[in-house]
Amino acid sequence: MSDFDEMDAFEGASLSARAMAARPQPYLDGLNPAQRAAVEQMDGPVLMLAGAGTGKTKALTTRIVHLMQTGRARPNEILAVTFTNKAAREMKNRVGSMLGQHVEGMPWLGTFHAICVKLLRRHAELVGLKSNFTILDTDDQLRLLKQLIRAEDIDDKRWPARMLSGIIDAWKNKAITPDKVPVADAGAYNHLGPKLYAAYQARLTELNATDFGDLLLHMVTIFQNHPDVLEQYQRWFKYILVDEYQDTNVAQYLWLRLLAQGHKNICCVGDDDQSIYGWRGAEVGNILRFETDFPGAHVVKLEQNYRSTPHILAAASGVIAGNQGRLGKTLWTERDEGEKVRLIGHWDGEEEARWIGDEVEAMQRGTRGMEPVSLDHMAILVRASHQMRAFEDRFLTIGLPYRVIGGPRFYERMEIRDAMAYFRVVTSPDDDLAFERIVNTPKRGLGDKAQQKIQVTARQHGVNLVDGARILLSEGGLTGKGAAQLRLLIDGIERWNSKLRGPAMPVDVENAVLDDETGPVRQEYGPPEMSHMELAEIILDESGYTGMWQNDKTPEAPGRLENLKELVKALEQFENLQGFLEHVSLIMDNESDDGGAKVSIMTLHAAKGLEFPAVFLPGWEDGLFPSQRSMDESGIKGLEEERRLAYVGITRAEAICTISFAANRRVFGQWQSSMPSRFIDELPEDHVEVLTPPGLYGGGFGAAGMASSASVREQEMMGSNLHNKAAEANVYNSPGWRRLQARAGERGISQPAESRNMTIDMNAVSSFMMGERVFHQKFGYGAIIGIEGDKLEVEFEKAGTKKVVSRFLTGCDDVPF
DNA sequence: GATGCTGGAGTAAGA
DNA sequence: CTCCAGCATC
Repeated sequence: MSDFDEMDAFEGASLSARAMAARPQPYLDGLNPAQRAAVEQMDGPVLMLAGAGTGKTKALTTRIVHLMQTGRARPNEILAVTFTNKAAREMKNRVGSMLGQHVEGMPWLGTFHAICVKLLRRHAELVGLKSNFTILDTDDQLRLLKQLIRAEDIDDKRWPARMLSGIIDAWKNKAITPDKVPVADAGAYNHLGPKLYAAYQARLTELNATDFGDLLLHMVTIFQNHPDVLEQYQRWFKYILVDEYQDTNVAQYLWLRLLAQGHKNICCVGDDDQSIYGWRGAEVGNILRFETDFPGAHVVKLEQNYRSTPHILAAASGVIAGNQGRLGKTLWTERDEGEKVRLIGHWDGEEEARWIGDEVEAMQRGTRGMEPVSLDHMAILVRASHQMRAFEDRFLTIGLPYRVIGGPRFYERMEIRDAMAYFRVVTSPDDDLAFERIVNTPKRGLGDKAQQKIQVTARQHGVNLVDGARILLSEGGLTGKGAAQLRLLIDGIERWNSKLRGPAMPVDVENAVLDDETGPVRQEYGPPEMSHMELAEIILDESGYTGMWQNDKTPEAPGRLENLKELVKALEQFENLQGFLEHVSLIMDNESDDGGAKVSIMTLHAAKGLEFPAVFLPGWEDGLFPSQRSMDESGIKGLEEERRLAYVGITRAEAICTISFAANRRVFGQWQSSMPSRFIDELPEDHVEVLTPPGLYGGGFGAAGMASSASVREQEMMGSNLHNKAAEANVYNSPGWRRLQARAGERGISQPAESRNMTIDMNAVSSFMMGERVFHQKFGYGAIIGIEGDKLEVEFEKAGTKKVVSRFLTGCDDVPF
């Protein structure tokens, strides 16, 4: 970047901008040359190809700061999009701390969805919505689809609603509106896909609602059909930045391209090697095509890695080299060599879990002269979530603290969605789906029949369900307990709704409040009588919802009440209920940690963007990883995405990366043996150390000959017969492997596992007595009330009565916790 | 209207 | 094997 360019920019710039530009730029000092280039190349399209661990967030945030400090753009003229709220939050924080002062926030830094909501609220009428539209979650979406499917009289066994929702989502990801469904897709969902899609969209409009896909789709439609609107934003957004560009789908791409055609200052950051979301519509093609899409683009490659050791990088590079059509990067590092990637094979999945558990504990203590590693710094990354169970079981048994990342999100939990449905009904009584959700929760004696009556009445009068219910009651169409309960609910909704606002005030144009963006706003109501938190509590209490869980005796109930409390607490950060509903997903990442150090368990997908000193990658077996389904459905493309997943996994590790596989695994209750993953063959031998599995003497899995036939296999092994070809692949000719095979013969394939800790198990069984006080890692303290072999029935103080395998229990006198 | 049983399905996950 | 959803029963 030359000084001339900056001078040019000054010519037309305001005094204040020039004053800003005169500031020193210490924030540039910490950048390496590539990062610096990516920051200083401000004009025109820029593709920042940022390999794993190369400091892309640093470059991205510095670029934002630089744009502001040089006076190129004010904070509100910069559009910066991310995929996750977490990424958006981090970027916001880093920009803030880099500036070291209060910047008036960046209103256009956020996720695609958050930004689109903001835009769509302003222009909703252009797609037939009102600006207070609601956003349906997946659950609502499915219920709505089911209603439509039922109307078509379709066998929803053969044609599940999930399938239809998947099809519609895919269309929306490609920015296909109902009138533009391609002929090739006409047969989708028993030839009714297109019709139902249209019906679904129509119904959404009636409900004044959108789903997540609509947020983008509607904005693309608006931009395409209303050039004046588009132009306004093209002018406004002087600079555009996009994080994780390789994850964008067609709709997002179109949206960005339309906006970028104004100033053409778009900077996309991404890594084609980390594109792992093809199955939800991401198009790697977007990043591969960047230079064609945006002529004159500058491409900057960030290749210096600050995270991992050379061995780890080499292993990752070796694997990813198997993919075709990459943009191509070579990661390098100044770090010391460190340990080779460790590879170990196990007899079965349980042994794998046991070994990893031991290894985690060893590392925690500090082993082989190495510094102890905190549990917080270790992670187990699996391909499929069901793999987690083996680890949870094992860690529970040995009392190793762990956390599972990426379980059901807080706001997806039943009680949270129920509570929010109450808030939705109160804030917008038109929200029929929310009403359906809560009308009989808690139980009010309003079953299918009663609910149908409400539906019919509402439809006859052309009103929403709340009003429909009111009319039904006044007509006496409902009797008995149900009627009384419904009355209470309806009155409640009306009462709560009235408390949203303060008393009505005479409209007084003189006293109009001025809003910078939208002009004078008439203030029609005084301040509310109570805070929205109080109101929320009142709604939950008076509706009987809190009471429902207080009376619930299942072990989950206390937790749910706890969650509700958290929900109300979270309201504090918002001005009102409506604001909260809009942003609820933004603050609700599930994090309730008791603070102790824990080893993390998560899927490879959830691990993207994270890093850990020590990483375990279990389950590297063909069929599991790479996933058979992925290969069956998407062929070579699927396999390449799996390979990128392997790359993502390895590059999460800073110092120690341990890959493992098991010869046998229980799949849906059946024992199944499988081959080590083909990706193992692709690991460069020089950077791998093969460990000896416990119970096997000798050299283990002879790494010799690894990384040989990978590409040959790739072409011929897409089918499911791959396991027949065991002999050709190196690893399996090793003495260690043959020994494993021999052992398989001895024990009979029907029931592997068992044996090893048998003595311990026997002790455990015999050591428990009726009435004994015991402790369980998950359920807490309790007393034994039944014994059946090694399965014990325990009455837990908090968790109720449960059957538990004896080895998950400890006697309280023996082991202090 | 709640409870219990049967049968079918079973990648990954964001807003 | 395990978790749902949908259905039949009390």
